[in-house]
Amino acid sequence: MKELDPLLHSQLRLAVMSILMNVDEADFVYLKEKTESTAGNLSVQLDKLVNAGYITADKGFVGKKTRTVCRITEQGRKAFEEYVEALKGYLGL
Amino acid sequence: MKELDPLLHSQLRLAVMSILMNVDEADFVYLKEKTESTAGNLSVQLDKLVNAGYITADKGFVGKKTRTVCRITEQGRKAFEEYVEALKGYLGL
DNA sequence: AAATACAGTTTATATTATAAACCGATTTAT
DNA sequence: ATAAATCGGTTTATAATATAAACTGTATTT
Repeated sequence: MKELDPLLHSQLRLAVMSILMNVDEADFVYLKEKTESTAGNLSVQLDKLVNAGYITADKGFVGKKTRTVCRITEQGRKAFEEYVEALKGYLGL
Repeated sequence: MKELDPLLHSQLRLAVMSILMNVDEADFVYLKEKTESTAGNLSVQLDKLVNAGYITADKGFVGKKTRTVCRITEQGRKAFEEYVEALKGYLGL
């Protein structure tokens, strides 16, 4: 039984990574809506993913509003794929 | 994105459930070896699964040694299957 | 009979997740 | 013009969780 990357083994962070695996980029507001999370929780979990090097979060502007755009990194993609492989061992897939 | 049953979304509890899905019964010592967990941690997590009605843990004797035998319940089996389905939504399977 | 080991349980601690409270800027209402 | 609400977040406090260390009782070995 392989280790499950604790950074990915969290509902919210996994949801974020799952979205970013399939969507070239996604902003904070979109991730918040899709994951149905609170802003605070999302902010904290995004930070952890950024710190792990799994995603990037770039703050910019659209008109006068701030906008944080997230993208998955190559490292993040790899970690996600390894996590899926590890999980399969548990789920019998 | 479906909720992930928090009782199953824990590495050790998931490992235990995974084993019990495939093995008519398993005792404490076996689960401890297979999951490479400490006795204390395993004891706590088994309790939670018992309390949730996902497994049974029956204490008996083999000769003079105590032996705790665990089995998955119908409810546990169903919860596990639902968890797998929910996860698939995240993993893209 | 003292020490060691076995099969766990209880309790204390470290980590994690989560939401509440906050912040600065902008827009809306009065 | 200014007070009040809104947007897009961040920081911080708290609740929940996981984990291991310390303990218990019985049995075996020395």
